[in-house]
Amino acid sequence: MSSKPLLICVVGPTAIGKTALAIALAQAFETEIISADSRQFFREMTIGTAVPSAEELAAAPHHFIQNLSIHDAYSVGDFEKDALTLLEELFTKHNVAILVGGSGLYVDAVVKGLDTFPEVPSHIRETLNLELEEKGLEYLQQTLQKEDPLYYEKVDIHNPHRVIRALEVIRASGKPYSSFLNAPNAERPFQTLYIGLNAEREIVYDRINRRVDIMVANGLVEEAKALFPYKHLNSLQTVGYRELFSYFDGTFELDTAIAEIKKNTRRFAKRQGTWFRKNEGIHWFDYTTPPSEIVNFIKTKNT
RNA sequence: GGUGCCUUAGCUCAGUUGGUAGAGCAACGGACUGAAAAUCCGUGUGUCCCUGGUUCGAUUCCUGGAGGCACCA
Repeated sequence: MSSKPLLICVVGPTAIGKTALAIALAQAFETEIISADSRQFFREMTIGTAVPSAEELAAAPHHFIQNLSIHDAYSVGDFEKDALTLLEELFTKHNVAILVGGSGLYVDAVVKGLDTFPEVPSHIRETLNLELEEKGLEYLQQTLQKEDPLYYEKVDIHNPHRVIRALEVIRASGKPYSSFLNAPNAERPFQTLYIGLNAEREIVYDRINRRVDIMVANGLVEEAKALFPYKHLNSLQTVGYRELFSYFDGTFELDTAIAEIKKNTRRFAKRQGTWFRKNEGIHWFDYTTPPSEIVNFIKTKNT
């Protein structure tokens, strides 16, 4: 056994069965689960985010599940900090912990770490969004070119989120965004093992389609209806809710909205695949693999 | 049964005065440092319904079929 404790990261596309595997692993290693899912944080959302059921939550201790309100401002940076704090505590009691989630950036934040950026007051981003609306993206691009030519060269210049993020850091700190980048990765007090679950695309898509139908049968429309007044919140820029908001405001028929949810979830799964594919450290398993086999694999890997 | 119109990408359609074709949506590939289930970038994937004929060359023109739609019976 290595001296450092082990963080097992369970990743893969949505609807593949990560929750069930994470619980099996947590039971096998007698430990706890950290969720790295950027939408399961919010307690007002249950059906549409496929939060673990009460039975699943009882089967192993979970963290960062429905611990926030949709009204809270929360970011990857906050998550990195919170998750590391919790891990430190978990590793005083356990040699192993489980990190499970489909949000690649959130997993990477815990495992690899983000650079340290200054706090940005929320009014700065609001101002920048206003400027985007009034003066256009081109104006923001030119501003970035002037204030941080280095980052201007490598940023995806057509992506307003990226441009605004850089500018807000610049305005908050008075320094170029690029001056905060490329700090050496933080040393982690644990080692990491990635377990990926996957299946042929057709199977993933079929599971997604079926799961959306189940969500609707379980009351997704009613859940979304209650959140309609808050549709502008960032936490509600979420597949399964946005499409229903378009039904409530008359843009879509209900059938169309449900079809759109399926389509957008499929696209989401595709993007997850793109993200995880470039991570060469992941050990991939077919979604039908018995958990006991994966447990054995981890034990041989970690001796 | 008669007349007219239609048949081109997965879908809805455009187009070629004859030189094997292009839009939207879908699909597919990719990027990603505090909005990430977000946001952004890239790619045309095709027996031009079939069959003969004319032509150097036919998806395009002509003959004959097939299927669809409309109107008249």
